[in-house]
Amino acid sequence: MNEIPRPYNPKETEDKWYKFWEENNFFSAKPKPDKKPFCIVIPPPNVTGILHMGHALNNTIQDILIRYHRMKGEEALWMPGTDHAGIATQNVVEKFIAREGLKRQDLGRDKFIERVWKWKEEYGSTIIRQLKKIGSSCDWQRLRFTMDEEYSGAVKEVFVRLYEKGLIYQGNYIINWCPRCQTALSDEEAPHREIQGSLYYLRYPLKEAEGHVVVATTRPETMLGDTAVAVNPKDKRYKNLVGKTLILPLINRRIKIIADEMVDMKFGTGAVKVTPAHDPNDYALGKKHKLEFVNVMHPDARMNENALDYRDMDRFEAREVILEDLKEKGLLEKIEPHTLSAGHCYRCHTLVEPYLSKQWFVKMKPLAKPAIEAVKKGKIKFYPKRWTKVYLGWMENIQDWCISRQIWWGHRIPVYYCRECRDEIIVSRDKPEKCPRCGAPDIFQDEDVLDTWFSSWLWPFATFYWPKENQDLKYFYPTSTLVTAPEIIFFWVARMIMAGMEFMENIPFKDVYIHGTVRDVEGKKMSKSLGNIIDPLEIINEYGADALRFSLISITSQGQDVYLAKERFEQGRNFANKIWNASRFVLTNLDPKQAAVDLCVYFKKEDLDIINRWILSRFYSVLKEVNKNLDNYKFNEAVNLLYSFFWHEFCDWYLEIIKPDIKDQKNQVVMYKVLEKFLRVLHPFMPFLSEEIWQKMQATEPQSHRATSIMVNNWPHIQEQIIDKKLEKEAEGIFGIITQIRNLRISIAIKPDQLVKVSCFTHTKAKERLVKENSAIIKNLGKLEDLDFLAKSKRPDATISAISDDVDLYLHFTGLLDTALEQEKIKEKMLSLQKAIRAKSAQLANSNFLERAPKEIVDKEKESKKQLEDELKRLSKMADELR
RNA sequence: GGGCAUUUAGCUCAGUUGGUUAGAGCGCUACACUCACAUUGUAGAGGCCAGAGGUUCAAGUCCUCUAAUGCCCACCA
Repeated sequence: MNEIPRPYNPKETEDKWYKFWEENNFFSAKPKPDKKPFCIVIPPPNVTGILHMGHALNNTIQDILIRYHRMKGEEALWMPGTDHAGIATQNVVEKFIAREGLKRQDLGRDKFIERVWKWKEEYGSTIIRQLKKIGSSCDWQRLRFTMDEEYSGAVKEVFVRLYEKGLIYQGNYIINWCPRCQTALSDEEAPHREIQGSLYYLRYPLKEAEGHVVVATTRPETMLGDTAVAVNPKDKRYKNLVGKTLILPLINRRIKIIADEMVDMKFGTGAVKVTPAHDPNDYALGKKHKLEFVNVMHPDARMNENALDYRDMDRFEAREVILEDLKEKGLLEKIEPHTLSAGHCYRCHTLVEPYLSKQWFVKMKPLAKPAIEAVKKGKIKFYPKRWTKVYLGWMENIQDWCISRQIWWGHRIPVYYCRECRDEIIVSRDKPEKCPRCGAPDIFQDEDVLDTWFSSWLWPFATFYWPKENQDLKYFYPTSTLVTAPEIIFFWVARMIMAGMEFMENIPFKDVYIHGTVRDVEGKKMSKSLGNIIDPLEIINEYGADALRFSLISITSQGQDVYLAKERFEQGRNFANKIWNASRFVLTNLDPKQAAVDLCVYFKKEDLDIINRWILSRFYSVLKEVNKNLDNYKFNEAVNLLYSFFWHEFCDWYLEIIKPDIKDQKNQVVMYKVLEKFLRVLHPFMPFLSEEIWQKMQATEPQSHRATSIMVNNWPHIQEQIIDKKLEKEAEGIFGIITQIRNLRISIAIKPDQLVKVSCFTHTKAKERLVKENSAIIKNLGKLEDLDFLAKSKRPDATISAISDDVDLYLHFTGLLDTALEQEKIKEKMLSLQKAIRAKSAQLANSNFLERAPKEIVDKEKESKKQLEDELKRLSKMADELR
């Protein structure tokens, strides 16, 4: 095995094994009645997506779960796919054709859509390739796209069903309008961000009298569309003015002063301009008071013909000019700085305009009800729990969902109109040949497309070709776990639950695991514009995919955000390298004939020495914890356990101890078995490295025993009878002695390779036997020429001392003993012991403690106090003997 | 305005249902490269667990309040 290179080189293994797994179809899952299904649907990345750290974390977690359950013998399906991402993709392709000097309008709708498909064929699988790079074991033969023909069928089906149920309606409402994308957005797509603006105080002159009313606004350009001024009926300042008429400046429209409870007397002047076509509150006022609705903007946020002189100016330009004009007329009273929060397009970050337009909506309250129930009854559980409240809070205040978008790329709304009957709406899965009403053949389809999320909310069942009944859907639905980030709880998670309850009459998944957001070291979100991105592919290139996965997972405690610096990946790389080299050591020293025996059958527990029993016990203890942590989505704890077990127990102690006796058959068998089982447990976390080593180990097995791949092997069973906590403690007692000896050596600067002599005194018979039985180990790792056992507790001449539990240690040395220093060392130790003893004495003197604490705790405390006192006594004796 | 989260070693963070003298990684100090691994080993230093009250025999852990930071939600013209 000398040909195994020294540092682990992930580049030589990763692609090789990924190809091997794919070619062997290890990722594919099919309904198997005798097996338990385990299914995750991937949060479909945008087709335009490029893998970032958030994806890397999200998909590593899913892959760990899938590989774990697959090895546990479940039929594990990870359903992959991509999202057509309407606005995002349209934007990307528009930029793409702009290089040819083209606009989408130049091409026309059909040609443009063709270009998007072409773009998708060419570049749309980038993210898929990248997911493979990190090791994702998705069933790629099932790869879905939200615009697949069958999937589109499901979307239409859902629209029609909801319409027929009366849950979809069309109407004129104020919606969030992105002037750049020129489409309506849902409330979720227009997140509020704080902006530094101003509050402008405008004077509106009274018509019939002298004077004016002052209104405050943050968007003065909308005044052109004002059709009233409102005050609170309780407001004494304006009591006499209600019902009077004002002249709207610049436009000279006559507008009434109305009274409404909605007006906050304390804000601004207590008088508010009412612009029903440009503000949701004003819209409500407009409806209530039957006001005129005057739209003053084009869809691109330039002013329209209703803005008279300001026509065709951009909204912000118009604002400046209007303010100038008002100032000139003496109608601008003052300007105050004012911070406000306003919606921004989640795709292009443009300030969104509240805009009156005709859109399609879904009535959400009826859909929300069963979805709320499902979570309240615990059928769906959030991890961490706190997201339950966030979910319920949103669901209980749910607003209707604006689902129409004025873009080209997406699912065209399955609504048709007859040119003859004009406004008659025909909702149909397929285009009707003629108008069902008047029989005219001239039918045209609604121009709008559906919100992207109107297709993604069907993901857990539409990927199984719903509404077609089929075995896959029956077997894998409801899916097991959804793994996602908090940002899309409302967008996606909540809506999937509603869709599942509505169309499948069942929950879409049982668990929702919400992981944190990946941020940079300063806590900022990683983004291209901030230039603080750590590219996962660069990390893979530099450190390897396993290192990427390990490091990401090890710092992701449940649901907390991840603050990431590039250096973190060194830990993963170093760990991979450690495993690699330890395995190299095991394999180069392995005698396959000796190792290839069944541990349980061949050896009784009593046949093994304490060190072998210790490492086996530790392995199964760790396995037990890892299982528990994985079942509770505590990935970091699982992976950190594996790290410290392998590095600090298996390598630092076990391998070092057996090294001199490595050809002994018992050592051979145990080191081989522990490594092999460890690799299996490691596999979900570090799939490539574990496969690479495991395959090398397989090569040493007799042909008949060989298996094809670690990834389709079994998850190790816990051998409860091997776990022995008392034995673990005993073994660790020996390590403690060795550590103390090493400590003594260093304290007087003895060269690492110089042999020394140690005398010890053991305070119990059991300990004496233990130390005697393992004196070879102590001598070897402590670099001793001799370890002798004192008959009496007495410091030999020319020694320095230390205590390890109930063993007193004396290291012999030549030269002059620095008694003062030695005294000092002992004194310090004694002081800290005295402090601890005082605390214990106080506790044990407390009658409340003795009465109320459980007996085992009291006993433990007594025992511990006794031990401390013993140690103190021994130290004090050691100190005396120095004099 | 409402809600959630965070505050533990120089830095980044673990710490499961309260129970011995609070842990890890990185960084730091000293020593060590023929003998699996310097992407390493051995040993070590480093903590009033944000602050103030409270519950309890016992609090980093539970409760209340305060402060700082971050995030989410809301129709503050």
